[in-house]
Amino acid sequence: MNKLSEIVAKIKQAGFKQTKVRSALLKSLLQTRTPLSVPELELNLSNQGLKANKSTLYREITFLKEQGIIKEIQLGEDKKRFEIEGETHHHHLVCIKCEDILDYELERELDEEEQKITKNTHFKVLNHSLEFFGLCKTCQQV
Amino acid sequence: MNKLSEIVAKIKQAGFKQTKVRSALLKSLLQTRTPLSVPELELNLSNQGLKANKSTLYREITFLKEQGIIKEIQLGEDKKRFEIEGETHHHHLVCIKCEDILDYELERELDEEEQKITKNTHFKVLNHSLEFFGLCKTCQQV
DNA sequence: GAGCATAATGCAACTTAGTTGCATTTGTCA
DNA sequence: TGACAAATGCAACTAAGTTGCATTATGCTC
Repeated sequence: MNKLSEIVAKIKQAGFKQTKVRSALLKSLLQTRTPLSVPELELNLSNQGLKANKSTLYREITFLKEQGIIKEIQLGEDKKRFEIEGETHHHHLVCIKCEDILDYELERELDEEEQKITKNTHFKVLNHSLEFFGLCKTCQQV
Repeated sequence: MNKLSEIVAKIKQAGFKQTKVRSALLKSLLQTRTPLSVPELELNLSNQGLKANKSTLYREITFLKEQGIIKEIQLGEDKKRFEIEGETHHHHLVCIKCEDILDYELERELDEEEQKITKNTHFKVLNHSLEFFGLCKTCQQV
């Protein structure tokens, strides 16, 4: 009844297979507190003794995105990060010193602003990315 | 009295030189309507007959960032874009179809939200990135 | 205008993220 | 258990971005 088995069930229902790499990636992404990049995921699996080829990893990530299971985020780095697509919409607080990443739910989401944009410019907003950069509690003290 | 000469003056005042590449980059960035990537800038200069080495371009971009003359933005692509650092803070509306990029100033900026973040989590926000993705006026009609 | 210090440049070799075609292997279901 | 499609590995590739080092250009002073 855990999340992993639910996701795997969904994947099978859609006609796709359960594989070692797929399960291991999902496990990593379910356990982590911060979004992970492909190189990080590769290292994770490798530490568990599962050496997966990087083409496989990138193809798998593409697949999981297509299935709506994971979400891609960009934090101003040279690589992308991925996290499990949750029920609730959240943003990230990125510490520019220790590089830790925290989740944050806005008290007021941006729907109102998006409606204003459409009204003002006729641009139809489908989604947005909003990330905050600064210093986490710990790094402020030094 | 134009912007370019003001910027060049500022650079000279700081003890740096006026060079062909530097001027051409600034000209490109001042004239464009959308933020530009390094490969795009390279092409721009090349079209004007100025073949600059890419190390030079990347170093120059780094320099202009350090001087606070340009600003780096990430639009979920595999490369970064740059724009002249203006007086007013704005965001971008990115069309997912034609890839056009429009500037947009929020009616209400996010300062209030940032204060709430600090109150709620003790994370000190220094800046943020907010971009909207969707369909521009033209691309909605097709 | 010549000389000088240092900023700027070019070059080549490199790193890292990400992609692609193709042959082989593995998972699932009948 | 066999068949078929999905998944994988491999190797070769692209594209953005970086680095050390030798050379060149700029701007200042005399």
